[in-house]
Amino acid sequence: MRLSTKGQYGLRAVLDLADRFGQGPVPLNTVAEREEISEHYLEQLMSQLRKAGIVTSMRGAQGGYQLSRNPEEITVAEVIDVLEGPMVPVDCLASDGGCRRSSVCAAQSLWKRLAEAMNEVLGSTTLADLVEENHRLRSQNGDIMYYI
Amino acid sequence: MRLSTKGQYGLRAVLDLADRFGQGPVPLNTVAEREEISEHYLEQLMSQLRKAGIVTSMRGAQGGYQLSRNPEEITVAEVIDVLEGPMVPVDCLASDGGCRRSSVCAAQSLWKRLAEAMNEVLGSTTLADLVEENHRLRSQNGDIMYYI
DNA sequence: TTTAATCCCAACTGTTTCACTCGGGATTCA
DNA sequence: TGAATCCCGAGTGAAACAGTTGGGATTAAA
Repeated sequence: MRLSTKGQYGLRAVLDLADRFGQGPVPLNTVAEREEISEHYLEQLMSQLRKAGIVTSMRGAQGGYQLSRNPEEITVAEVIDVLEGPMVPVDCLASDGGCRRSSVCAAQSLWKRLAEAMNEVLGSTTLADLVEENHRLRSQNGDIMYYI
Repeated sequence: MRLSTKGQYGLRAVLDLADRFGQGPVPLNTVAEREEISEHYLEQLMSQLRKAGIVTSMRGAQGGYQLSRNPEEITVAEVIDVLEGPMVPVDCLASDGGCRRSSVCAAQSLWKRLAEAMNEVLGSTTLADLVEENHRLRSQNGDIMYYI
């Protein structure tokens, strides 16, 4: 039950944009470098995020990507939903049809509770929250980043 | 971010055993039929559960599987852990090493909170809880099961 | 007006995981 | 002895994963 790299990379990328929100578009290659993600692969993820209205893009020189809204207005749940699909542990919760045993399936009620717990965390955390957390962590480390 | 069928089938199977706890071993094929799971595939899952000490097996005629402990003493978290590995959304939480950015990674602290929320649900639910829920659901439906 | 920087798009690819199936062998009860 | 059961390892087709490749379109700056 792991997130794929899509969700992980995608979140890191929008966090990178959130950290620079209001400073104009950020080209993809600088995000890719800072976050150590394959540029072409990240491009595919950003394309999905753009179609979902989370980021906007500008082509040409001096172009790049930026968040389409304030970081306070974008939840992690939104981002993950775009890249990973609905955050539910089993398919029968995602599709409306569900399975035919659902009325008598104790397992399903458990999965439902699990989904609620997950969405509580992801839906209540915004990009701004994480940027703030990031600054807190950085200042604790005296702004020294040991990794390259 | 879905559970594989291993976790889903495995939970259904042990729930089936929990429902018949104390009535002697249940042969694999009856569990497989009731739960509509490929017998040979389920065999592999039961083998893992046996090695993990969740079920015990008896060979030969009149043999089968049964829970090794009371249903009240087995949590869903245990079962899922055996079949799906640690319930954490990203690898860097599962391996002790972690990633080298962890000291300054806001995403990681989010994933940690998510893992805690998930384990809170799964770790506090026992097989007995779900069996009880099952009986409740069945009585609501007047014990009529429309599915085949 | 060219050129470099950038985004946009579709197709291809090697690896891994999934969800099984197949074909046996070992035990135990009747 | 024979049927019922568990035990085990190997094989398999399909899908997803995590990219790579190779172009094209748009825009700002020289």
